Amino acid sequence: MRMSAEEKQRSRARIVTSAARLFREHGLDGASVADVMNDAGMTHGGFYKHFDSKDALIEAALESAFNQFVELAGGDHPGAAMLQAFPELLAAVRAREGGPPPPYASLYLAREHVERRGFGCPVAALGPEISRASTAIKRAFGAGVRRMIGALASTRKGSAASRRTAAIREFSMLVGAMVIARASDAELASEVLTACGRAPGDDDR
Amino acid sequence: MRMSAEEKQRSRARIVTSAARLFREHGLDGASVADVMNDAGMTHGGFYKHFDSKDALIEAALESAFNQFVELAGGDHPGAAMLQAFPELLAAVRAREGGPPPPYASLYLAREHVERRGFGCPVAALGPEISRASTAIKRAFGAGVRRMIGALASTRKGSAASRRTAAIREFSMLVGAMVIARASDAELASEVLTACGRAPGDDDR
DNA sequence: TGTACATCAGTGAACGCGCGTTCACTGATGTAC
DNA sequence: TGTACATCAGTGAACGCGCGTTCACTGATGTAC
Repeated sequence: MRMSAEEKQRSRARIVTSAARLFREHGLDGASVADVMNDAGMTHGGFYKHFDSKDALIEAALESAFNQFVELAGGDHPGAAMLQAFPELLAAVRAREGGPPPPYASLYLAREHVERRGFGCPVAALGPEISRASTAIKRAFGAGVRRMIGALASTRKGSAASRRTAAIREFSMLVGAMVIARASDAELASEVLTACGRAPGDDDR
Repeated sequence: MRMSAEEKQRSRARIVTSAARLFREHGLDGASVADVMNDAGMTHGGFYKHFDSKDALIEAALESAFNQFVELAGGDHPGAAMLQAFPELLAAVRAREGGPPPPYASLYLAREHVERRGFGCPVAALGPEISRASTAIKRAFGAGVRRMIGALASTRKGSAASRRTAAIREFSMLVGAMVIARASDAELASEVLTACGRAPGDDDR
């Protein structure tokens, strides 16, 4: 039965939201069109009323994932989006009461982020798979990475160039640490998260 | 027709070598058992005379990939394995004649490494996929990461703990930079490789 | 050392399965008058 | 505003395909005597 235009738009939004989570959780190959449609509360047949192909969905899902994960509102703490995604973290920060919110690196490297891939950084969750994907998908991904780097650079001091370089180095380390922590046993994961979160000679100046 | 025991051993080695490259190039899902067997010069039916399952092959391939990529011989330059894997790089270093070989970071972040995944770092090529794999595979992966960190730590000065922490931070940054560079457009890739290879405030002390 | 037989590495066809995608159908929505 | 008809979002079955795995078969290798 035909749905109203408004309803169709809501369906599409549900599909993209489900895809953004499932792709990060199970990988681009690991989450099927049927999985995504089921998660969105529909059967898989209707998918092609919304997207031309799975690739088109991946593109939309990546944009959505970056929108959710990157800090958008200028002026806010750059970890605000992460705190929203991980309520346990937000509660812990609120419980401290007073004092500045923790630096971005320690939010990024939190246990919650290791464990809940579906709401976390798209780069750490999907990076290597993206490098094998289509040009359009890589373009969407590159745009997201630029936004992450821009948001991180805005929290630093110094010249524009040095802030950007420092942001790139920090973001690279965070992504690598998360990738390693997720792919290793618990002991090594702990060591890596600690070493990169608050080491002597810390990059977080 | 039955092959000699020696021949069987050689077949197995060819399968593992092909798998180590193809998995890094196309991902664990992207390279099929048939692809690997073809690459090793056989048909896919014989695969199960060598391995119980694709998972068992992945485990063996990971170990082989780390063996190839990690520096093994103590005392050698820690980039020696990379120079062997990328003959163009080796030629460039030899052409300079004299002077110490370049630091590990600038070898790791070389264009050759970005482009030739099949001979490069298993962590940057497969990290996120490993985190979804079996415990046995994660164990093999963790062992490889420890060897990488150990090799990098041995090139540093200071206390054992501080060398290890610095090695973990450097390795995390290298892995993240490679993941980002491969998944982005050429312009962003260049910027990331440069920023992480030799930035002001460089970690390579 | 020579013979007879059991073993088994590799082949090629086949299996069940899940995938992305297509399609006929339904019936509420949107639109023309 | 009311009626008649075209549109189309979502359903559920079906498609061809490639996957991991199995299996009957072949004939050289390994072994028992």
